[in-house]
Amino acid sequence: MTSTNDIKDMVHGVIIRPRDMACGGYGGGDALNRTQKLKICSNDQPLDPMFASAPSKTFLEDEFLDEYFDQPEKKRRLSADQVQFLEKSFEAENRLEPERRIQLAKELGLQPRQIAIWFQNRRARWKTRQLETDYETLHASYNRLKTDYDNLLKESEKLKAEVLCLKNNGLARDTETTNLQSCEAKELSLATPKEVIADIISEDEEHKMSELVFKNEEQSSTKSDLTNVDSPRLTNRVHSFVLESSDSSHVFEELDKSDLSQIGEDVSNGELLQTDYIFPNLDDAHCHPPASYVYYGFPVEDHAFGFWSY
DNA sequence: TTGTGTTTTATTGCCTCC
DNA sequence: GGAGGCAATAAAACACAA
Repeated sequence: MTSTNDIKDMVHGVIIRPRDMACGGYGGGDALNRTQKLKICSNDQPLDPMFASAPSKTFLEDEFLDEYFDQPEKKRRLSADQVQFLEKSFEAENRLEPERRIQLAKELGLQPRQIAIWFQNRRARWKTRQLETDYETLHASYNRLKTDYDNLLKESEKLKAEVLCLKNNGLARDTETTNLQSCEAKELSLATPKEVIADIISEDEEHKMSELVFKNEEQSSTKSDLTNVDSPRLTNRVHSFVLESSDSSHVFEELDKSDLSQIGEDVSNGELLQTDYIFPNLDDAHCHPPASYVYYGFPVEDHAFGFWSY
């Protein structure tokens, strides 16, 4: 490949810096093949016939070299008219056929090579702008999608919160209802506290039931209330617990044995609810008795059965 | 006026196509 | 192998603020 320096060497050994060369005077390699044949001339040749008829010269013509060194040409921009004409032509067709190139060159008083270069650069500019336009379009589209996504996300979170809230409320109601149903079922099936306990125990052995709700009317209520299964007031007054314990004996360490014996006696007499062991109305959501409550219970095989009182 | 950033013109080297 | 396209780049021309 012939380089710029090769050209310099070829031109009487005179160093010609690219910046000094008119019409982009540096070239080599392919450029030699092209530029060597390229007719060097002034770019600023509008539709002025004087310029249009300017003589063509090559780099290798001594006559031209003399003229070049005497009056080095500056790279000049095309005139506004030329650019406008080329722009229109480009809009019509951004590719150049050889015939069209020659035709344009004649009409504008430029070299065909210059026309080709102008189209080439113009295509490059168009490509760059197209990329920028595409980017802007995609970016705008992305922003719209992101906004939609964010809004949907917020709505989703809001709906989740609502669902959770409704779930909690529903769970509380369900628990209450379940407890009521369970309790009512027990009341229906049990004639005495003793039977209730026996029934609970038998169920627990299978299902490790951790909680059982008794209900009772007020402290003054008697087993007439207990047998009154239609009494809704019973539900919220008395709770009892069946507590799981691997070491059920541990549970009894904290019990007042006299009370326990009393409870046992009451239970055995079927008079549990007539005692002072009134069960607290525990909050449905927490099911933990206040600290002042005392647990009473007794073991049944692997389970501890007991209840809280104060 | 001058320094600096942008645009335009042109070259270079590589590639594809015929 | 020549013609032409393209990406990268050089360099001149131009725009503009300080």
